[in-house]
Amino acid sequence: MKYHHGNLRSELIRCACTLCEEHGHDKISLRGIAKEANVSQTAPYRHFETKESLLAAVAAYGFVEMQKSIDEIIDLSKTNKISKKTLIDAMLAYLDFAISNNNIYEVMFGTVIKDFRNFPDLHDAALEAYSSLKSSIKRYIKLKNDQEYDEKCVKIWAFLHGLVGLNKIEQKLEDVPTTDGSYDMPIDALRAAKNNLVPFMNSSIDALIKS
Amino acid sequence: MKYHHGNLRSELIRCACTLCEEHGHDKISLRGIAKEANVSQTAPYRHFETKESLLAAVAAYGFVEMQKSIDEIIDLSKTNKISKKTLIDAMLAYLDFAISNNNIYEVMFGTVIKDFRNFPDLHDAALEAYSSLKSSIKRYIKLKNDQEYDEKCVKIWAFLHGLVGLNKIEQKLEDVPTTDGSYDMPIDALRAAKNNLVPFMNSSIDALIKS
DNA sequence: GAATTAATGTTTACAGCGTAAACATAGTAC
DNA sequence: GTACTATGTTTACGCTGTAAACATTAATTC
Repeated sequence: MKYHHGNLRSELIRCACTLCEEHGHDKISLRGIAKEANVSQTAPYRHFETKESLLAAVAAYGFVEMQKSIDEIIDLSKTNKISKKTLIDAMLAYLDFAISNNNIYEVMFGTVIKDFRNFPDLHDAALEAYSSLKSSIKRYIKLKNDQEYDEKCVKIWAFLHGLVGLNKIEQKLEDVPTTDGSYDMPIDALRAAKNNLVPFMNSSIDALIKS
Repeated sequence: MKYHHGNLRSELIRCACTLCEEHGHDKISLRGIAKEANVSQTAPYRHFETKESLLAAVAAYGFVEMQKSIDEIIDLSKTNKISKKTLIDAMLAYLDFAISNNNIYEVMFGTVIKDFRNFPDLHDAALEAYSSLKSSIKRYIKLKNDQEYDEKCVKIWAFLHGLVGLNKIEQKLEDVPTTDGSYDMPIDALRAAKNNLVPFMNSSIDALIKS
């Protein structure tokens, strides 16, 4: 075992991502991450000022990966128009990333990192992810000006982000009979939406873009 | 000072809400709450099994208050139709609650409470809040069946919840020149939406209900 | 190439945390 | 009044983030 690890910084990020996705950001410790990377419990401090800044790296990784999964669908090499199906697929890719990387998504959008301004890499990654979302709208429909693209983009982003949040709520309420013995309607409604996600998204996204 | 407090349970919830809203749920400790209530650091354990269960009471309080602020607008004493303006006002009340009680909202919808099933009061409060949201749609527009109301309600709830999330993101990204020296578009777009919230909501909500 | 310095590791230490266990006091039921 | 229960306090434990002092290796300077 070498004294110097050689690539500890990226190894720590990797371990942090793994442990975070497995146990949730609030259940992981710097010490646990250090142990996973086979270094002493204070070794991370040579690469990250605080736990928050390590988690900021996790969040930045998340934004990059999320953007990738959108870009794959809209095919960055081209700039031509995309079909409605492709647009919806890109939005579904967003949801898919958010749900299969639930705990990392939480770090990206939750309260863990208080100010992105302290972490320029994260700041940039977040903006570029937004920019991918916007590109996909730009290539789907012709609008008056950039401001209008931003408005639609914010609407759609909010909708997507909200769906992710409700999906989490659904899991917390799941399958409990209410006090009167019947089952809960919001759960059924959320489940119905998930089971028919494509038409659900189709109508919503289109409505928001044209609103 | 009496040995027995008399009403410690509700006092703890009150202190927890205050401290939570002031500092954020991840910055408050059971010990701090106990100190705020002028009791020993383990006194809360006579009323709450864990810190999580005290925070569950905070969340339940949040859902009740949120519902109240919606109900005030749609006037529970009546069951007649409401105007579009009233509907939008109810949605704005949701946003207003979420933003002025940001940290409590975080407890309600974040990862702090892992399973609502363990806290029946919270579970019920959450469902009743949803039910208020749904009532407001029911009284605004006539739809085919209950399932359809649920579908629209989920769409609108997601949209509102998403806006709250983006509002938080905006605060984290605020006013940073990007690497090329220009300012960030999503921020401007989010700010524009906030500055013209009524028309922004008007178009979005209507589009979602009719989608 | 030897000496110095910077980078990156380890060990030790500390205060704050959630909470378990043992004990103290006050209110309630008989 | 005596026993019991509810509700408080004190003490203690292991875990946490992180500061400080020290060790080892890599890079830089002469």
